[in-house]
Amino acid sequence: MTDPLLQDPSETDEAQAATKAAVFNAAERLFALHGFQNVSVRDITAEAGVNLASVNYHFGSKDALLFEIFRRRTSELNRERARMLHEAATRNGGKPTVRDILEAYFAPPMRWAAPDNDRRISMQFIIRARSEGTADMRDVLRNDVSHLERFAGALMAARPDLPKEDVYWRLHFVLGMVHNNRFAEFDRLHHLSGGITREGDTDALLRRMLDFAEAGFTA
Amino acid sequence: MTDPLLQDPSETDEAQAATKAAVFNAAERLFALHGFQNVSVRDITAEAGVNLASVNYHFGSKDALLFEIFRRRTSELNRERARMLHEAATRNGGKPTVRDILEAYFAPPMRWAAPDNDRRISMQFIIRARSEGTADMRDVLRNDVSHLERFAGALMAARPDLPKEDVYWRLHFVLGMVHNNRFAEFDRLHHLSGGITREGDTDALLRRMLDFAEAGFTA
DNA sequence: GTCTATAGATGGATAGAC
DNA sequence: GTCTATCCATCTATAGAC
Repeated sequence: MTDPLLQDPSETDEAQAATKAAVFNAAERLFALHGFQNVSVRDITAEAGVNLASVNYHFGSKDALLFEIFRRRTSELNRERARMLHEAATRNGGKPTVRDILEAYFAPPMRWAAPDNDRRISMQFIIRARSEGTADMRDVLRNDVSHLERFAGALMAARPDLPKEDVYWRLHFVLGMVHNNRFAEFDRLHHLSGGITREGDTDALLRRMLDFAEAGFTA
Repeated sequence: MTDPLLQDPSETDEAQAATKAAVFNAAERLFALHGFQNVSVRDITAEAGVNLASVNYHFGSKDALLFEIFRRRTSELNRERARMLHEAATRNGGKPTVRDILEAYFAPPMRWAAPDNDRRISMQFIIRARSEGTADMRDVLRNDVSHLERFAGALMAARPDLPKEDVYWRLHFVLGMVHNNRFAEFDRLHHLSGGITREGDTDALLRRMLDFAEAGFTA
């Protein structure tokens, strides 16, 4: 019975998958909290309670582990956005309004980042990937614009009177609004405003963002 | 004559200052191009053509050198903004319009980042400091909001009808627009738009940004 | 003051036992 | 497959010669 070959193979598989998942989650958490360069493979394996070699065995290298977390989380997030855009299109006979399109882009990351959401860590990881990411990640961010193409196309359909160049630039400004929703920036704003800005009220913030961006698009 | 004590002291001082400046400029350039963590003290001293110990001799440590570059460049940039805001106030009898206030905030970094401007490297350094900065820099960014207070106050004076909370949030959105003007984001937009967005036309981009932000403030 | 040589510490990756 | 022990590269910082 101690011969591994006689054991139920699913037990081994499960144990293996559990180790891999433990590494994945510990890495995501530590990277999100402390930054990519400030977390070592030793930190990750210690947090996950596995041995030092696990990262290389299951993922190949530290960078490959980072990249796998990045790919999974960004595709999950963009899938949510695509679904919301699709739903808005269905509601409006295939032609959603500018506000509905913007909401499909804004709402998922804000939902993830809400104080009580267990996706909050994943959101922080994605935010870090934008600025601290490896060359691999930056290449993906630069070249993989397929999810943005749907939004750009929808905006052009909603505002056929606008030159395409204008739509792209306004989309760029809107992306800046989203990317600036980092914890450090909220802290800074809180400090500047003497504490009257409450970023924890996700619904109110979403409404403010939509008001501002919609006005910019309407001009 | 070979006794250093008999030389003109200004010669020694000048040579010292030249070495320090060479280290400063080489460091700023390399950090801006390749990121803070990807540049070693060896890279800097090799680029500057000085010996390895110079960084520690003149600045104390690698982090202290980084911090000194950061402080000098951010204070120069914010001084330009403050001057533009002051000039706008003078032109309008102490009460500049929303658009003038926004222009005073937008124009200096865009001028620095223009393709033919020799401040372009400094601008890229500042942009990196926002995301890759050490704990020291992030503390400064978080707590030193004095230059933003002038802008927030001017906006409230220009729009006394708006609740202060609204002004702070809209200022936050505007800051996001500015922070998103990174080279990587321009590349991404260029790729998305099939090349019709020309970020090199600084004047046109500034006008677009002002149109969008002013509309968001007017709503 | 400048420079070389090196200390001292850290981290990614891997060989080899079990 | 798991884990320990270790290799090897890299980096900052500094001591000490000149």
